[in-house]
Amino acid sequence: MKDAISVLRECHIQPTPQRIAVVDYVLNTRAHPSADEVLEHARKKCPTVSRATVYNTLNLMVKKGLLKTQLLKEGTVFFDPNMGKHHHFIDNETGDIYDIPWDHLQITEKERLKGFEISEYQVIMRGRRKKK
Amino acid sequence: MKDAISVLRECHIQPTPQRIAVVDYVLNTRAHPSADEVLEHARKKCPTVSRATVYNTLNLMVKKGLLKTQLLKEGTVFFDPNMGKHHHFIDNETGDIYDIPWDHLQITEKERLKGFEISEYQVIMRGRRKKK
DNA sequence: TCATCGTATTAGAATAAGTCTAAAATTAGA
DNA sequence: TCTAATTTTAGACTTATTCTAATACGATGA
Repeated sequence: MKDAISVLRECHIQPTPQRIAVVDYVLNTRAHPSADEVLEHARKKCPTVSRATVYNTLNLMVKKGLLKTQLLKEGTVFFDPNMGKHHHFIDNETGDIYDIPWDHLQITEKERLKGFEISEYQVIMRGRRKKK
Repeated sequence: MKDAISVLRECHIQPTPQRIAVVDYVLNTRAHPSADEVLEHARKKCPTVSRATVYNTLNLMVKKGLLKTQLLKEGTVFFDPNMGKHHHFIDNETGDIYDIPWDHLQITEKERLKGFEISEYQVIMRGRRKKK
C-alpha cells in the first residue's frame, strides 16, 4: 500500500487533495484503469476533482516514471502502475487485462535483429480465460 | 501485386470504384496505414471517395479477414495487410513501424500459463533504428 | 494577520478519430 | 426499362483527450 503523499513529495509534486486522490487509487490498484475509471474512483475520495486534473495528474505521473501507458484496446489508453517488466494478456470476451510475469516467458533472438536498437518490448497475448 | 477486383469478388464484396481504390492501396503496401492515410492514397485513384466509405471498406475487410488492426501508437488504429504471424518494432524517434518475421524470435513458456487460452500473441518492440 | 505571487484547479471549448444517419446515387435483376 | 436493393455521401454525432482562460489556493514575507 503506497502512501500517496510520500510518493508525491519524493517526485517533487505538490500534494493537493485532488492529486492525492488520483495517486492513492492508481498506485494501489492491480487493475489497468482508463482515465475515466481513475476519475470515477478518485471522486470517492475527492468528489470535486475534475476530469482535466485527472488527466494532468496522470500525464505528470507518466513523465515522472510512476506510471506507464499501455495500448491494449482500441479507443483508450490504460494506465499501468506496475513499472516492472511484464507482459499482458487480454481476455477477448470480458475485456479483462492480466499482467503476465516477465520470467514466465523466455524470448530468444534466433535471427539477429540487425539495425534495431530495442529499448523495451513486451508480449501481448489475447484469448480467453479458461472456464472451470 | 494483388488484384483488387479479384480479391473483392472472392470475398463476395461488390467491387465498386471506391472499394477498388481502397483495396488496391491497402493490400499492396508494406506500410501500416491509418484510415486517414488510406483515404489520402485512395483519392489518388478515386478522387471523390469519402471518409465514411473508407472506414466502411476497411472495417469490412477486417471482418472478411483481409486486414488486421494493430494498436501501436496512441490515438489511431493502423491497418495491417500482412495477415501472417509477425511481430512489430516501432521506432520511437521517427514513428516508423516495421514487421519482424515470426521466426526471428522464439517465445518459450517457461512457467505454464494456467487458465489462459491464448489464441494469438505478438511481441511489440520499441526503440530506434541504428544510425550508420 | 494580510497581501502577494506562483501554482493548481476548473468548466467548458476545441480537437481528432471514428461511427451513425438519412438522403441521393448507383447497380442488379426481372 | 423499371424497381428494389445496395452503396456512397456529407455532415451530424460520440468519445477520448487536450487546451484555455478565469478562478481558487497556498506558501511566503512584511
